[in-house]
Order: sequence, then structure tokens, then C-alpha cells
Amino acid sequence: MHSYTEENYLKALFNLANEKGEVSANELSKKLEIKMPTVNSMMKKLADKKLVHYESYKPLRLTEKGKKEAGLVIRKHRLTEMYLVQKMDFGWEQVHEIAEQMEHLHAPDFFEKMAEMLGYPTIDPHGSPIPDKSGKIDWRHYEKLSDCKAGDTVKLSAVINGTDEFLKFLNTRELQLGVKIKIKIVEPFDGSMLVSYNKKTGETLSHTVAERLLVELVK
Amino acid sequence: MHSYTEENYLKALFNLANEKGEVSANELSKKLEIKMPTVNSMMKKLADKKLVHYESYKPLRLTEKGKKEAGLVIRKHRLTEMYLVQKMDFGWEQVHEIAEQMEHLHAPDFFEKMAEMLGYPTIDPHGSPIPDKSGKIDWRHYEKLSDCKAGDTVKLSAVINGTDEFLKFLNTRELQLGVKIKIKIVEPFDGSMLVSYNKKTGETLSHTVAERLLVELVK
DNA sequence: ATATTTTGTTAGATGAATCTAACTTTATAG
DNA sequence: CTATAAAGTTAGATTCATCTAACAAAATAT
Ligand SMILES: [Mn+2]
Ligand SMILES: [Mn+2]
Ligand SMILES: [Mn+2]
Ligand SMILES: [Mn+2]
Repeated sequence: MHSYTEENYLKALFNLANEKGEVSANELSKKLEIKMPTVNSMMKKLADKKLVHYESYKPLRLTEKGKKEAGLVIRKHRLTEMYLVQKMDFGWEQVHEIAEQMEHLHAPDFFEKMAEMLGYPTIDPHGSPIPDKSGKIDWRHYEKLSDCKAGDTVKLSAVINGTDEFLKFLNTRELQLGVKIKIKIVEPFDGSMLVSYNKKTGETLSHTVAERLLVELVK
Repeated sequence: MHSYTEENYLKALFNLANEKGEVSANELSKKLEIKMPTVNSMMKKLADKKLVHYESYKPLRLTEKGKKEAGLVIRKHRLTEMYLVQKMDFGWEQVHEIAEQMEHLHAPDFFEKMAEMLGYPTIDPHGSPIPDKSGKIDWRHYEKLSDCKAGDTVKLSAVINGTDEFLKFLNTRELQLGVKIKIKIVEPFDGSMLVSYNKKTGETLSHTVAERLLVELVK
């Protein structure tokens, strides 16, 4: 099996590769807060294990095997988060750090039991898709709230860059997944939005917030 | 904080010290399946951290600090086992390996939530006491079934040397914690016992089994 | 009491994961 | 196009946890 360390590299590669197509050693180094030479030698090691395609001075790419292994780690992470929220009553802002550790447990029966108890969920508490048992992700096509226009009615489906601080901020605004948001005005100057949802009739969301909220158009 | 590795040494020292008073480097080496020189240098390291009293050629003893830290790891282990059995429907023979990993999580809120959901249990699924939040253990006084005599009625309160195989064996005999056992005959030759419990009127338990069952006298 | 066995210690090596310093290649800006 | 900056690589050191081989002390057996 892969070490705790290797698993964290695979996961970081996977997540970065989904925002962009390929990953530079530099990005990976910054994401993991590990210096470049260390990343470099780990990439060679993962290449030996056929988890990463490595060529000098070229961007990094996970192999199919690498994607699968990464997907399985992410599955454990997201199942854990869902379990903590659904079955142990944690807030969505409290679960990431715990899942960051639990994702490295080698305990298939435990994760299978969690999945079963949760009814085989397909998204985690932040709206991110949970990879299936083969590590495959079923990608959704959401758009950023900040890309929507006045008059649109949307459903909040996921949050990105979901730091605990940001999630706590959303709590104070009663912005949970599933909330229907009507966009009343989009300010051209700063991209801030005047919206209504739940019983609130005039809440303002900054562009910074709106671009971290992923939504689906409704009606 | 302490590393995964250090925690395992502390836990092993603690458990060995409870069977005997002190622990030899040799026993510890065998228990952990780690060679003596490795154990030796780890003991010096733990001594530097004031977790172990170390003197050349003398038996090993945990300091008060060491006992506390070990107790806290064991607390996490046993709370986890109890949670897995009570809340996730695992069998008592399925939980040790998972707990062996989860005991190393640094997630106080998670373990506190488990304790709360379980109603602050004082024993784990195998009848072993769960240390409190300060790492202290409330020792019970049980005796081995093998030390009881014909005519005694006892309650099964804990199992020792509870390997998964042994626990599965107990499952086949319907021997769960709390079962009331009447001792009908003790064979002088091999120490085997003829007992009755539940609706069974004449089950035989070998000495090997009886000395792994801890009981309390009833009536 | 001495010899043998067991236990404990020291010394030195290894592999994993990390770092810093120095160098090379590629990208970017005048 | 060169010059500079950024990104990537190589070399060598460090820390942790492990090992084997050799040696020393303590326990045990004759
Ligand atoms: Mn997360
Ligand atoms: Mn992690
Ligand atoms: Mn256990
Ligand atoms: Mn452990």
C-alpha cells in the first residue's frame, strides 16, 4: 500500500489537476507546503510506482492508476466528512481536519459501513462529489453564482475554497446547500449581488463570496 | 505531540506494566515485534521526554506523565471500539484493528463526541476499562473463570487475550459479556469445566478458554 | 565458581521524508 | 535577442525509525 505521505501527494495532484489540466511541480510544492526538491524526488518515486507520468521540465500528470488511487483517498475523505455531519452532528466547518487524518486509515470495512449507513451518498457536505469504489468521480456542471445574472433563480449546490472561516461565515448568513437564491441586482462596479433567499429579502453578497458559491439554475 | 510510533511504545509499556509491575526491554521488544536495539534507543528518547524512567540494565517504568499519555491513547482505542460496536454494528471481533489505527488520530472533538454519544462508557466491548479524560483507569477486580469452583455462579465481565479468533469462538458458543454461567463440574485432570448458561445445560469449556474469561461472582 | 545463556548496550548502516545550497533549464521582459 | 526571473534539478545534510553485528552485563545452570 501507499504511505500516508504518498497519499497526500496523490490527493493534492488530483485536486490541482481538476482545476487546471496539468500540474506544475511548483504548484504542488506550494499546495503541500513542501519544498521543490522534496516534491521532485517524490515525483520520481511515484513515477517508479507508475502513479505519475514524470519527464524532466514537463508538467506532472497522474497515470490512470494514480487517478484511481487518489480517487479512493478522496472517497475516504468525503465519506468521512459526510458521516461526521450526518451521523455525529458536526458542522460542515468542523469536519475537514478530522477527515484529513481519517482518509489515511486502511480499513475498508469501516468505510464501507459508513457508506452503507449514509445510503451510498454521491456528494459530501460541501457539495463535492464522492468518488465511487473504483475511484471514479461523477462530475457535475455547476456554475459560480458570480457568473449568474440579475433575475436568475438558483440553488446553492456546492462551495469551493471552503475554509472553515468561509463556512462559518455562510452559517451566519443561513446559507446552506439547497437554499434557493433569487438574484435581484448585480452591481457592475464590484460584482456584488443583492439577493433574496429563505425569509431574507435583501442580502448583499460580495463578489469574493459569490465566486465561491456553485449553483444550479432552477425553473 | 507524540508520534504514532511513540504512542505505540507507550501503550505497549502501559499494557505490559499492568500484567507485571515492571517491563523488561525484552518483553517490550517481543510485544512490539521490534528489535532490542531499536527499543533501547526509543527508551532513551522517551526518557529524554520524561515519559519513561530509564537506567541501564534496569527494568523499564513509565513516569506519571508517561502513564497519563498512554492512558489517553488507550482511551481513544477503547472509545473507538465501543463506538464501532454500539453505533456502527460491528462485532467485538472486528474492531481491534480499526481502533489500533484510529487511536492515533489527533482529534479531541471527535473522541469527545463519541464519548458523549455513548453516554460516557466506562468499559469497552471486551470488558476492559476505558481511562477517563485524564488518562486514569478505574481498575475492576475480576477473577478468571478457571479459578472458580464447582457450584459457583458467575457473570462474564471481560475477556483477556481477546484475539479475533478467540472472540469468534466465543460467538459460536453464545458467550457474550453479561452472560450468567453456572459451574457444574471442574475436571481435575485438565481443568476443563462443565457449565450451563442461557438455555445451554451442558457446555464444556477447556482450561485454555476458562483462563481467558474474567468473571464476577453473583448471589 | 565457572561456563553458558539470556538480556541489554553500543556502533554503524539503511530507507523514508524532509531540508538548504548550488546549478540548469525554461519562461518573461526589455 | 539577450538579460533576468522563475521553475526545475542535483547534491549533500538531517531526523526518525528501523536493522545487523559485535560486545558487555546479568541471570542461570552445572
Ligand atoms: Mn475536506
Ligand atoms: Mn491527509
Ligand atoms: Mn483493542
Ligand atoms: Mn496503534
